[in-house]
Amino acid sequence: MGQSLTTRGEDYAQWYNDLVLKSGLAEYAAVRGCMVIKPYGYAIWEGMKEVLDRRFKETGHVNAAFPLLIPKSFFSKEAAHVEGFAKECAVVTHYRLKNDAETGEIIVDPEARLEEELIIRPTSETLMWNAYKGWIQSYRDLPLLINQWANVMRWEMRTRLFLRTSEFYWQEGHTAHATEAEAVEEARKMLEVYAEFMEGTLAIPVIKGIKTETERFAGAVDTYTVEALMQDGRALQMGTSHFLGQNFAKAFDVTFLNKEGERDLVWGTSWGVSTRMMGALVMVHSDDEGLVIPPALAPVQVVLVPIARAKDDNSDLLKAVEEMAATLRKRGLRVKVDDDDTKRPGWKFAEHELRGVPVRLAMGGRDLENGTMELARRDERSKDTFPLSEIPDRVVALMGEIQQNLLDRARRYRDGQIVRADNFDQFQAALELGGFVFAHWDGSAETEALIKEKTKATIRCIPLDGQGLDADGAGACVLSGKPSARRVLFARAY
RNA sequence: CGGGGUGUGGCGCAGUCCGGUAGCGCACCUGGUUUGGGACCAGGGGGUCGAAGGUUCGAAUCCUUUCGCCCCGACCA
Repeated sequence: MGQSLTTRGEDYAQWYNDLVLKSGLAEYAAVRGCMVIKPYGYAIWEGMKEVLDRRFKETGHVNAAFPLLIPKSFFSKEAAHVEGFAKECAVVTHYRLKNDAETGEIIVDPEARLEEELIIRPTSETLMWNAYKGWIQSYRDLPLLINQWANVMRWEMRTRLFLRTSEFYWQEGHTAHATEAEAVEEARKMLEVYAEFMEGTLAIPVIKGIKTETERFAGAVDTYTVEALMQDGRALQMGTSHFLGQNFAKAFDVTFLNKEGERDLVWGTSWGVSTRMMGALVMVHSDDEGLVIPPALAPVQVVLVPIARAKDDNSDLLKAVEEMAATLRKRGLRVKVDDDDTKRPGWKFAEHELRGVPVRLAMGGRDLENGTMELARRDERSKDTFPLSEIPDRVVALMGEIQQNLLDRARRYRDGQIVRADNFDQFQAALELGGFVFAHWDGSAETEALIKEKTKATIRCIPLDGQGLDADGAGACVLSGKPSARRVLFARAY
C-alpha cells in the first residue's frame, strides 16, 4: 500500500486535503467550516447509505424524519447531554430580516426576536424522545426502532473535510425498549452491523470496544465504538452505538405499562455513522496516485478507454469497446466508457486512477487486431493483456479479489501497528511509531487525562472480547503503576 | 480567545528587503498537428496587487489603521 504516505508525517494532513479536493469528492463551502459534497463524493456516500439502510431494515428498523430545530428547553432536559453539547451549538434567535432605515442594508430585525431560542440539532435524542413520550403507552408499543438520515450541526473550532465539519450528514438510530437487556442487545447488535459494514463494504478493519467514562457520549450509560487505523498511524472513531439506560426516558418522562400492569421507564439506545466514513475510506486505502475505492462502493467499477487515432476510422474500435461494456453491464457491473476525444489516453488513465476506479480496460489499434484488451487493476497498479473472451470472467472475479485484497492489506498494516507496552517509555516509543498501543491502565480518569496531556494519546476503547485483544490478564498501569484489571487500547486520534 | 503565518487573474506562486506603473506555472478560449501513461506549436482573454488612509513626481513594494483566511492549542461522529 502507499508506504510513502505513512512516512510523510506532518505532510499527511496536507496530502489528505489535496486528495479530497483533487479527486472531486468535496470542497469547503462559503459557510465557515461547512462542506460541499460534490457529485462524485455524494455518489460514494449514497452507496454507503444504500447498504446500511438495507441492513437497518433487515434488522427491523424504519426511517422517519424529525425537525432541524430543537427548542432550547427540550435540549436542556438531560443534564449530561446539555453539558456535552452546549459549547458547540448554533442557535437561531430571530425569524425575520429587514432593510435598515438608514443604511439600506439587510439586517436582522431586532423586533423579531424569538421568545424561545432554537438550537440547530447537533443530534436528535431530545426531539425524538419528546415525540416518543406520545407514541409509547404500552409494552405493545415496544420496541420502537427508528432511524433517521439527516444533517446535523456542531460548531467545531477547527474543521477537516469529512473528518470534522460544522455540518455533517449521518444516520442516527433511536430506539426504545421494555427491558435493559433488550436495549443493551440492540446497542451491541447495531455495533455489529457497523463493524460488518465497515469490513465488508468499506474494506476497513475495525476494533469494537467500549468507551471509558471520559470519552462516553453525553447522556449515555455505555458508549460502544468501532475504531480504525489510518495510514499515518492515527486512529479514527468510525461509528458509535450508545446504551442510554433510562436517562432520556427520565428526562422526557417516557413510560409504559408492562404486562403486569405496572408503569416502567423505557430503555433507550442511539447509534450513528456519518460522512466521516468518507474520510476514513480516503485515508485507509489511497496511495500516491489517488483514491482507491473498494469495488463494493465504486460508482464506476470498470472504465473502458478506447485509444483512437485521428487518422484511422475508429468505428470498429468503438464498437468493440461498447460491446464489451454491454457484456459487463449484463454481468451486473457499473461500467463507464470514456470515449471523450478531447482528452488523451494518458490523461484518462491518471484521472481514473485519481478517482479510484477499481478496474480499467484499454483497447487500441493493436488490441483490435489481436482481439485483446489491456486490463489494469487499481489496487496493485498492475496491468496485463488478455483475449476478449477472457475479460468478462476476469473482471467479475477481480471485483471480489480487489475487495478482499484491500481489506487484507489494511488489516495487515493495522495489526502490525498494534503494540503492547509495559512501561511508560515503551508506551511513548510505541506511540511515536504510530498505531494502537495496548497497555494497562489503572481505570482512573486522572491517569487517563495525564496520559493525554503527556502524549496526546487517548483511550480509544476497551476492546470487546473475541478480537485477539482480550488475552492478557491483570497488570500494572503503564503510568501510575497501580493495579490494572486489563489492557486498553490507546492511540492518537483524529 | 492565546501563539505563528499569509493575503497579487479561476487555482498555485514570484515580485516587497533596495519604490519606476505587474509576471510565471496550471486552467480557460481560437486554430492546427496529435492520441498505448496527465501532448505540442501558434495566437488570445482575464488582475482597482484584501480594504482604507498617509508619504512620494511615482506605491504590490515604505508608514498607520483595519479586515479576511490558514496552521498550532481547548472540542469532536
